[in-house]
This record gives sequence, C-alpha cells and structure tokens, in this order.
Amino acid sequence: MRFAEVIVDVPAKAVNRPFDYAIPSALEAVVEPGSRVGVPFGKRVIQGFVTAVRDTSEVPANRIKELVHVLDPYPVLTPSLIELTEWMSSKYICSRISCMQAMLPGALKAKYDRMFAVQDQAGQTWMDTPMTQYVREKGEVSWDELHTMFPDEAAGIRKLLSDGILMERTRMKDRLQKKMQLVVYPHPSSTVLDKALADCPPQAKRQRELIAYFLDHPEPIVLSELLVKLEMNASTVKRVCELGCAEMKETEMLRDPYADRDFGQTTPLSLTIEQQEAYDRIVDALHMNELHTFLLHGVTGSGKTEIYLQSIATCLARQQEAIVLVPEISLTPQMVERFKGRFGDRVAVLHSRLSQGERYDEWRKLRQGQAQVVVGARSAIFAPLERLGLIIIDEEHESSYKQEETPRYHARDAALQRAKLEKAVVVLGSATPSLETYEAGLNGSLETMTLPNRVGARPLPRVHVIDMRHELKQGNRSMFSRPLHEAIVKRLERKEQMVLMLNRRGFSTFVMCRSCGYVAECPHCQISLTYHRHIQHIRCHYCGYTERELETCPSCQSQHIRYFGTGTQRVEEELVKLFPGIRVIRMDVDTTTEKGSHEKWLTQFGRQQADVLLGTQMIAKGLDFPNVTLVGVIAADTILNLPDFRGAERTFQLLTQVAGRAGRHELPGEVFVQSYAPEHYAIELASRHHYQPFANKELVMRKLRDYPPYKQLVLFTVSHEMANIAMNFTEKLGKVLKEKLHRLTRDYEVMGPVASPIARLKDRYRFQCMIKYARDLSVTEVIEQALEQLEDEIKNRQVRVTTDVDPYILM
DNA sequence: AGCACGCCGACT
DNA sequence: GTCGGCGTGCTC
Repeated sequence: MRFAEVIVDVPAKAVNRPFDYAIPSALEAVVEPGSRVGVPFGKRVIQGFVTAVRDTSEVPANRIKELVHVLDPYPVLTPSLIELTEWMSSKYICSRISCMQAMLPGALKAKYDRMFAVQDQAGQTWMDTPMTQYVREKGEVSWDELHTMFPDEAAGIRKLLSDGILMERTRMKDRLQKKMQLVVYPHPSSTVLDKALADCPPQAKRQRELIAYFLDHPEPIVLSELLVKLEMNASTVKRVCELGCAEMKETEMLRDPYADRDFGQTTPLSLTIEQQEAYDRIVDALHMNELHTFLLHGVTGSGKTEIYLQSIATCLARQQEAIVLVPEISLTPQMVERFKGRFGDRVAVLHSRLSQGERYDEWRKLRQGQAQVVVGARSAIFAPLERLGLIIIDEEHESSYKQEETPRYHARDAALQRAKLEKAVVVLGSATPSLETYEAGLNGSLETMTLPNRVGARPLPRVHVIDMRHELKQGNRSMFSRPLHEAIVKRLERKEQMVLMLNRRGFSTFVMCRSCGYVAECPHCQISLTYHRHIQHIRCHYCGYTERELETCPSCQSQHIRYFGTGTQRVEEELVKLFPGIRVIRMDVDTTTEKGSHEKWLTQFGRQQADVLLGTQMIAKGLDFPNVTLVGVIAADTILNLPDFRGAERTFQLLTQVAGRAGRHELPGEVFVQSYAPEHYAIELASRHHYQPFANKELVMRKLRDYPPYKQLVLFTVSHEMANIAMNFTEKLGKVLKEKLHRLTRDYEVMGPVASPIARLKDRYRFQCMIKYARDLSVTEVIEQALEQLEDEIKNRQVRVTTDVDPYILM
C-alpha cells in the first residue's frame, strides 16, 4: 500500500500541513507528487495537491481514508514548484494551498456546489411538495438552483434534510472549459480512399473533390477550416464520412490567442561588442549548470532584448527552457511580436488579458512541452517547466512584480529561489535597477554587466527640467510651462508626435506651496504628509504624526497652498482648449479596461492618427514610435511626494523610462520635465542620465533612515467595523511583536499603530503597524508565534489581519 | 473553511 | 419538553 501526502484546498492555518491518504491500487500508477486529486475531508470531497508519495504512514490505519480522484492526466506541479511553495509559505507567511493556487491557471481552481437529491423511498411520492417533486424529477439539484426556484423555502429545506427526506452532498468540479471542435480525420489508408474515389459516381463532384483532397492531405483538419478551404457544404463532408473515407470527432483544441496573427520571422541581429560580451557571460553561466545571477544594467535603447533573445536561443539549443518576465503594462503586442517572431510556436504567452480558457491552454502547452519559452507577467515565474535553464526578468525594478494579494510574493525573489532549486541562470535587466538589486551587485551576491551606450550610438535625449515655481512667478497658472507649450506648438507644425505623461498614482493628495515648492513633511520620517480632508489635518502615514491643515506656507508665508491630485482628464481638456484641432489619445485605466483597447490605441497612434499620446505611467514603457520627438512630463513631483520611502527611486525610474521614449530613431528627441522641486536629486540626476550617482546617494539615504535594502519591513494591516477595536488590536499586535522580537535581536523597530491611508474599506476601519529589522534575520517564526498568541482574540473580535512581507505599497 | 458536537435560553 | 443559538475542536 502506498500513501500520498496531500495539501488540501482549505486556506486555514489549522490545516496548513499535509494529510495522509491511502492510494487505491487502481490509481497507484497515476498518483505522483504534483498530482491534483480529490480527497474526502471531513464529510466533503475536496481538491488537494499531492506533495509526496510514500510507502508508509505514521497515521493510524483506521483513521486513513483513500483518495478518490486524480483530476488530470499529468501532475500539475513540478517537484521544484512543490518545493518552492515551502519557501514561499514560510517567507510570506501564508498557507501552502494559496501558493499552489497562485502557481496554476484559475481554470484549475475547484468549485464546490451543494447538491440535493430526494432520498429514494418508493411509495412516498404522496408526501411530495412542489419542491421535493421538482428535485425528484431532476434527480440532483444544486443549492443555487433550488434557491432560485423556491426562494422562501430555506427553512423547509433544512427540515427536509434533518428528516432524511432530502440528501445533501458537495460536488467538486473544476472551472476548466476545454474548447471542443469538430475535427475531420481522413482515413489513413490511401488504398481505401483510392477505392472510394473509384466507386464514387461521377456526378458526385464535391464528394470526389473531397476524397481527392484527403489523398493529398492526410492530416486531421478542423471541420470549419475545411469548409472554408474547399468552399464546401457540411453535408458533403458528412456523406464522405458515411462512405468510410473519414471520421468526424469532437476534439479538444488548444486555443491560440495569437492564431490569426502572422509574426514575421526575425533573425538574430549582430551584436555590438558590449552586447556580445554580456551574451558570452550568460552563455558561460548556462554551461556551468548552477545558479548564477546577473544584473544587466543597460540604458534605454541599449539592446537588452536582443541579448535576451540570443541567450534564450542558446538555452533552447541546450534542450533547456526559459522564462521571460515582463511587467504587465509592457506586455504589449510589440513585445510579444519580438519573441514570437524569433521563436514562433515555441513561445507561450501568459498575461491578464487572456480569457481563463486561453490562459489554461497556454499553460498546457508549457506543461506538455509543446512550448519551451514563456513570456509573461508576474505569475509566469511559476510556469510548469521541468528543464528550466534561464530566467529573464525585464524591467527588474518594476513594482508590478510584487503581488498585492495573498500570497504577497515578489516575482524577483521567487525567481531567485526557483533558480537556486533548478540550478538556473537569472538575468535581471533594467536601465534603472532597483536599489535592492544594485546593492546586491555592490556586495557581490550577483554579477553586474553594464551597457552604457545606445545601439547605433544614438545620443540619449536632451532633458529640460522646468521650474514650475518660476512659471507661477511669471504669471503662468496653466499646467503647461511656456517651454513645453512652445515645444508642443512646434511639433504640431512639423507634424511630429509627442507623448505626454502625468504620473497620477494612487489617490493620496499631498500638500505643497505653489510659491516656493515647500512640501509638508513629517519631522520624524522625512515622508510627505497626507491630507485628510474630512478632519482637516495632515498626517504621516508611517508614524502617525499629525498637524492641522496649513493656511499659510511655513516656509514663505504665502497662501498659495495647493492639494495636489490633477488627473489625465483635466490635461486632455486643457490640451483641446489650448491647441484647437489637436488630436489626443488618452490612455489610463479608464480607457484601457476593454480587451484589446491597449493595442487599439497604440496602433492608432503608430499610424499617426493622433498628435498626442497622453497617459499615466502605463505609457512610459516599451513604446517605440519613430515619429515621437517630444516627451513631456506634466508633474514630476507626484510620486516624490507620496508617503513612500521609495518616492525618489520611483521618480528617477519613471523619468528615465519616459525620456527613453523620445528620439529612438532618426529624429532627435527632446524631453521636458515640469517640477516644483527641480533641484531634487532624483529629478536633477535623472535629467542628466546619471544612474550611479543617484543610486549611491539614495543608498546613503536608505542606510541613514533604516530602510531597505539595509533593513527588512513587514507591514500588518488590521481591519474591523469599529475603528477603536481595529486600533486597539493593532496596538496589541505591535506590543506582542515587540516582546517577541526583543528576545531575538536588539536590531529592530516597531512602528505604529497608525490609520491606513485607506482608512476605511468595505465598511471596515483599517489600521496598520510595521516592523523593521536586520536583513539577515528571519522573523517568520516570530510573526507566526505572535499571530498564534492572538488567534483567539482575532476570532472572537472578528478582526482581520493581513501580513505583507517586503511591502511595496505601504498602505 | 465547513461541519459536528455540545451546552444554555425561548418557544410550541 | 424540544428547537436552535453559536462557542469549541477536528478534519488523514
């Protein structure tokens, strides 16, 4: 007898461990580590994942049940992915089942239905009510259906259940819908076909035509394609099938979201000396067959993608597979095209715009080895590949690699961990590496390669920083400075295009003096204060420091205090007003929700059907339009002034990215950056394309203020319907954490409690506290112990606690 | 997360 | 006396 260890589909701490099941002999051959199975758990049958198969079990035989289903023809998790869930659940303090679910397409997540049937006892139909009669006729009815048909009988149903007249069970099913199509399978023997053709009466022209076609094309073909191809009627095909020349079968098809697109085959470009050197080092590492991590630090337009492509080609030639992670927003058709163009059908693409079914099919292509390269957003790091050789993370610094729901993992960290398990090579690519990665380069835990020049020796665009305080003093109250205004007019005259960006992110407004650029900051945290309109206070979201809203500027006494929060819509209005006849495409979350709209707008802009592409930071990346000669940043300070210690880093990154959109081809580019703090080092150094001085300076600041990469953070958010309960519990949590941390180290800090920037969400008040500790420390156990100690209180008072390790959004 | 078991209050 | 509220504890 063999036994399977199974992680069950219940995301609760109490069952976050493997349960043992006996494997019935009929299933012994198909149950493997990674198999998705159905197991009896309590009185239900639920889904689970096998983590190991063993010959013995510690659990007393009388308590062991048998697993009842194996749900797929192959294990859905690879051994490495199973192991990765151990790291992930411990690092991010979440259940293993939630990690496993994050690794798989949504189609494989189980759905559970309560099903009802009438206990069959002959001769009892005389006691039927309309409801029992209905159930009896249907055999088995789901709770949803029953409830819609008989909305007032909830109590009646309960009664019937306890009387044993109705039976209830839980039905488990997955959400996958395989795409089925009618496929025509020609008879494999040409002699049979020849004979049929000879027997076919000459007047049956279409039938003869079809049989002749089968002789030339013996491969199976989708019915609808065949009909189009031969301009034929389905009845003809049916008749020919009846003659025994072919068979028609419902067949499961893999959807190909890119089926109707023709990606022109591209060939490797010749590499510059710098590119060649980087490529060579990656290839050397691939041959070593062990974990090796590179930072590929290349300015925008330095040709990083070509290095990726050729490294992947080498990886494939070694019979190994590759993962390419790209931030969701830059997973544009342009990007997909480059990979499909080089590797064709060997590429699977995974992104959020695919339907659930499409995503499942792309996933299966990888699982079944039909595709060996995956290009995808964050979760593609869990692609089910078994011979992984290379992981590429493009735009490594992007915050979209951090998942903001449980499990709150960071794809870069997951990649490093997975590469360690699979002895793979990791390439982190960026023009503006995150400080975490840059610092890792300095301390030697990864190898840095630099591409300081653009391909073709095109110069980086000239960046003008415009002091908006000065503009105001000169009497210009518009959102466009005069230099930017002039530049726009010039482009309109010359029929060149421009990209205007307003990085309006989040909703926190910040407080600034328009005369001198003073921004209200917390005296303890060096973090800009957030305006809370309803209480007319400004407040620090890190430590809770609060003061009254400002009437005059503490620095220059002027009354030009503004609460910032201009959106793209206002800019669009203004553009139309100032430049009559201007054609604007606005791209932000409001205009790009529709499937394919992203692509549509960009195509339109590429065809020069608009003068201006106006958008949020989603337009900052990856775009490459030859006719764009002007990039304007309406307000460079918005991120700088968010309550976030990464403000300077993000500002530098964004300005560098967006500047890289200009002048990528023959026409030289110009960039205008409007700011109320042009002397800020992030803005000033970005305008001169000076990454290293920026990173070094920012690292000093981080060290000084005890922030990552030198310290680690864990953010706890507590919510409850009552504000005081939420706050009191947060305080208590902070206290318990402090006690436990204190036993482990002196090098820690507990901050808060403070109200969350989203102070109330879905009728629940939210408070948070944060711990900060030495980065070589693991605090998983401390946190687990603290939460365990408070478990009763969490349950009784119905507070909800979320734990965010290495948070990106501090709210 | 469900679900059963179990111990106290308010109804036919 | 029974129905049913939700506190407690378990699920291989």
